[in-house]
Amino acid sequence: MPLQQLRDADGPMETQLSGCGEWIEYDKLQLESAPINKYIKGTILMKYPPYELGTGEKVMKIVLEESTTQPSTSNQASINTFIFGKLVEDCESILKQGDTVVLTNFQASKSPSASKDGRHAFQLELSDEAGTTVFVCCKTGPESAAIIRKTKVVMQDYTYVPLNMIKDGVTVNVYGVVKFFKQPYRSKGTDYCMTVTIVDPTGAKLHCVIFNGNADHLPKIYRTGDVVRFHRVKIQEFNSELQAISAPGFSVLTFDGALGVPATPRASSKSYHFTATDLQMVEDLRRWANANTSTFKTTVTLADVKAAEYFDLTCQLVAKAVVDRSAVMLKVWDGTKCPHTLKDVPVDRSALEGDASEITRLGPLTVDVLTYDNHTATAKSLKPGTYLRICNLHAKLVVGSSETRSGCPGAAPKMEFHLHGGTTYGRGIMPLPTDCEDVRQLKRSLESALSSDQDSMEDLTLLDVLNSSSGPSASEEISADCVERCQQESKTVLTAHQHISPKSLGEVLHQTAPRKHRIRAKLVNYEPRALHQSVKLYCPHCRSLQEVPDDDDLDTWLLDAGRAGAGSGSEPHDAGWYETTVWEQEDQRRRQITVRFVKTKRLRRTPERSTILVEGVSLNELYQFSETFGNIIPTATRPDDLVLNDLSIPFLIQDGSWHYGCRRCSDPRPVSVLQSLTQDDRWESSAIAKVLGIQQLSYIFVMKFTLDDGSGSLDAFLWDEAEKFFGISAADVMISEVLQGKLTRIMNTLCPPKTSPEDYPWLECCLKSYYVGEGLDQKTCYQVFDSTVAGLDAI
DNA sequence: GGTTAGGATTCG
Repeated sequence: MPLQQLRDADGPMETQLSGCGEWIEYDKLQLESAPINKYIKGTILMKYPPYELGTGEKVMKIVLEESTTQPSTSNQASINTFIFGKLVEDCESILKQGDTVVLTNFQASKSPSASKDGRHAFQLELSDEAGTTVFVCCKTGPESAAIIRKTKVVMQDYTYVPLNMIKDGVTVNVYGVVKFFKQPYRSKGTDYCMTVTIVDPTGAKLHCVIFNGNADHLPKIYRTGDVVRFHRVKIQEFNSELQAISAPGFSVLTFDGALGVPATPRASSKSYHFTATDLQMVEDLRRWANANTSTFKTTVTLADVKAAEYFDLTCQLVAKAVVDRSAVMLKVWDGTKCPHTLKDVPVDRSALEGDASEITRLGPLTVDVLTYDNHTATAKSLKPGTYLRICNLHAKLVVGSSETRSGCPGAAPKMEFHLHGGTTYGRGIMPLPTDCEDVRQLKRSLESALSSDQDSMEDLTLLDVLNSSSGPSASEEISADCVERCQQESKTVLTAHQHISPKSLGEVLHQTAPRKHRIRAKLVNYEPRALHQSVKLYCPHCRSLQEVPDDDDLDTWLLDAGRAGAGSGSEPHDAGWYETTVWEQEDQRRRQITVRFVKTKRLRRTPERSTILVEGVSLNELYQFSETFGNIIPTATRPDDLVLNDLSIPFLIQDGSWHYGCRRCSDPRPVSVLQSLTQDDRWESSAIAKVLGIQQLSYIFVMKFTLDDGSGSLDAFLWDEAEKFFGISAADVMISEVLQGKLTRIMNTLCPPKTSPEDYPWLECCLKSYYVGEGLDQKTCYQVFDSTVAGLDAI
């Protein structure tokens, strides 16, 4: 019997099919002239009306799908099947869409339509002559009904209207390619909203407005060119154009628009139907869209961004910092080097949230993006490491910023990246999932940037240079030849090595390191331009460098520390070695301030010789105390102990100087260990640090000088000998306005503002060259040494 | 089942 019905009740299907040969999967099919003595399974995806061949023989086409439970992502998953002759009559009446059938003794032939319909390369032919048997599996349980119903809904109810056939007032299903979209944003009503414009090969365009209370149910569109399938959008007229609005029951599938990547749907709901027909539709739209690339935006990387351009950047977040109420800075990279001179957003490193070593390592490849207004909330919520698409980023070329005006006139304009407020042109920040195609591509770019030799990292950062283990060492004997006249005219002079003959920077650049050179050049630029940023905290133990915390941060940290202590539950009390005073501070944030006066052996307790332990104070109060008391140690109360605060807060303010500890190298001990010092008359900061287990940080200058003598240009660092160079201590400049003024005057002398570079003064100085890094990553760096500013006293 | 929005550059 050519058509048989199998029932669950008759035992397992495999048993009933014994003698039919082995089961064969669609992708294992081979062309054979004889009927294939194996059985094949499938669900009837489509059933077409029978028709007659010219011979009078009846033919009926059905489409089988290998599986009904998984969304089909392979075009091999559905196969055209033709039933010939007498078998057609039986099959027409019994087979229904959604039925599962088993076929034996069928023939496989090449499918002439495979390239068009995307189905299996073969088609199946069933006939009495071939000895085909068609088994229909009639499951009796609810599962069968569900399969049939589901399949029917998919196949019968979902028709898709071409965009040029859209009519006012109807609810329709449509497919299209995303031409424009705005990321989801909260509407003024109850829902999230998204606007999407789609196009299709008919040339028509449809503006769609999609609402949903759950942002996750909106289309997951990552870029223009994505393919979308909308179910149930209502067409209506607005501004004499038709537009689509999400209607009740709206659902959406989104697909990457690239050719050749898996058509994996990004769904708006947990359950969705996706069939071979859908796959076909997606592939057709992809092909069409990719053949008309002019309609879509091309990808722009940092390497090819043009001035004044608005572009979409796919990147990874390295760090972020809140700049002010309306702006958040995102430090991002995409693995390519931006060729423009970049404007760094001046943000204290302590305000930067992100892995410090990553920030340093990737520094030369990162750009600072300023995000404003409505985007700051998104920006604040992002975690470093997140992959992002920043849409409609403005590459703004700034010619005359205040910085360049006061610095080097005629200096190269700098590029800034702004994400302006608003959502026009689809402006926004979009976190991308790690499994999407764009992120895969981005990761490849990031990896290749990291693995390629560090030549792409053209500019090693200060930390790299200063932390390099191969410190400078020089080894060259040079003949004596003093050019007195040069020295006299120079704004900086040598403190030694006057016998070395000067070299041009061109020569210096061609020599291997390490070496010592005497050079004469102009200071054409220096960094940081904000001079207070040139003072850093340096750990002589681990050689790490960090920014000096700024006042706003310190204030916040202090008050946070105070609040944390207030919750400890223990009441302040006197101890053998200190007396405690507590009072309430009645400002906006009602606080309890605790001051513990340390008793010393000698009772000459003038305030300037006293040590106090303070808790719950604001930065302002700390400043006020520091004007009166010699030693101030900010503390925090723990249930069992009095302890130091987190080391982002100074552990000691002595005679107005703020002393910080290294977080990495310190092992803070309870404050009670200070009792061991109460015998001493004078508490030295080093002694205090030692008993408290603190590795003190030193204040140092770190500056980068760009030197040019016409024959060449190089960057040289000034740091460990900077105090000698300026005749000013870095720690002192922190607390003396007079010295800050002097430093500014010195720099204005060496690199005068509002002056053309031709008129800059000459500087005479010693440079050491040295290598940083290893192997292919090795890079030559330069450092200023044994040099000082001429006529320091007069400046 | 009813609103929202309805693409259209830039203060920084």
